[in-house]
Amino acid sequence: MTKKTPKHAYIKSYEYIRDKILNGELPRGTKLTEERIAEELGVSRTPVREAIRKLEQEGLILQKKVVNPTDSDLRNIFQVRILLEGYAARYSATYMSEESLEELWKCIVTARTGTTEEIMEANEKFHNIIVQTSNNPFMIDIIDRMQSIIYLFRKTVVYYKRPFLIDEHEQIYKAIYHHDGDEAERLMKEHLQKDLDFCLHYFQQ
Amino acid sequence: MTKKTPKHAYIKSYEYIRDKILNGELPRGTKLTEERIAEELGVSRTPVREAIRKLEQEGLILQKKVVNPTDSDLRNIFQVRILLEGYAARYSATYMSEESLEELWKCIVTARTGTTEEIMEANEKFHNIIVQTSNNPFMIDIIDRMQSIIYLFRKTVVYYKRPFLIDEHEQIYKAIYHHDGDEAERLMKEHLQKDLDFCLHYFQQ
DNA sequence: TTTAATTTTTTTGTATACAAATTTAATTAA
DNA sequence: TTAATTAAATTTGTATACAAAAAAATTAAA
Repeated sequence: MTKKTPKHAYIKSYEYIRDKILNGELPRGTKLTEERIAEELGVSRTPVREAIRKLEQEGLILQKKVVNPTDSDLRNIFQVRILLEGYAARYSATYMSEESLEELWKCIVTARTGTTEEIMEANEKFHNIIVQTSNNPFMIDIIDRMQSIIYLFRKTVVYYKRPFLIDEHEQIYKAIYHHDGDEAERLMKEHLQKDLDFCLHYFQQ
Repeated sequence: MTKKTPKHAYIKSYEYIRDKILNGELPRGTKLTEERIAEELGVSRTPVREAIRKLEQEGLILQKKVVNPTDSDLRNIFQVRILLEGYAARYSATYMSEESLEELWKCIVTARTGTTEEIMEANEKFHNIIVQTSNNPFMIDIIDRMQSIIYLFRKTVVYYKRPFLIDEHEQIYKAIYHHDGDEAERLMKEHLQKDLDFCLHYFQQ
């Protein structure tokens, strides 16, 4: 019965635009105008403007247009992700709690048996648990900001069923389980590099 | 005839607030109100509001208040900086141009002989050249966003004359000069770690 | 035809108004 | 006194209006 109505118009606008970009309804390169979106949402331009600014900061909108990342952009974004998540994986090997470890394992099980939508979620959660374990809100925030763009790639990886995706997750899990930080970092970096290579292959649509 | 508005009001507002925070005129913890700043600047609330949002994204303002970072915040921010600049240093050892290398050396010379203000600049430039060499706009952007906060610390390091600051720069320079990526990364990480330790010591104001 | 200059339309940036929410101050009850 | 309530004030979020700037369409000149 409780409908999750965002309290503020600018949050509503933000989520509306973001979701339209992420699910492809607003194709890359589309020019956004405050007026039109405001009309669609039945709000004024003021909150829409704020939402667009936020999306610009997140890199999903560039000069009023939906981003259209080049291969080089993808490589650059992943380079950062590899550094940060690699560190988080190493850190996790020492500091991850029992509960998180169990959660991590559940992600692997779900990803093996679930629907595409469940795999998407499990995949996201797997990485999230590790990132959260870094216990560095500043780092978490940076990765959060990348999340929207990362989502665009995760979709590719899951939808086109990249081979060994879950096997790699399992290997990472084991390294963390055995408190082997070096190995966890190495495997995570390798894993993300493969994601990147796979995406680059499929990204010339 | 051109108007007396060379810039946009929201840019003017952004720079005004940022500078006031960075030079200490707005002490940490100060609550900012859109109205007052708008009045001070002789503009309306609309552009001020936009500026504050941007500063919030950059981490200089948190919940309408000037940030007041804790020790733990400093550690977290530096952890990210160490990762990214460490990578950039390693990369620089292979890819830095002759011109940049010369510029880098100039920074060291200036820092040895210059005024405090010149040392500040040379210090900033030294790190900037290395970051730019990473040739990753995405990474550069993240470090840029941290720049305002980093500035707060750089001031501490230079003002209180942290020992061996420039010697460490010289060591890093040499490692890059000799294309020793491993060493460049190691030294850069060590260098930033010392900056952090020093700041933590002086930061109980 | 293309190119340049012009007008028209759209879109943005800013100011302003006002209600809702929040904070602060004042008042009352314990 | 302190705690709880209420009233006043400040501050925020949003809508709206309008001028400046940018983009698109039109016309004139090559």
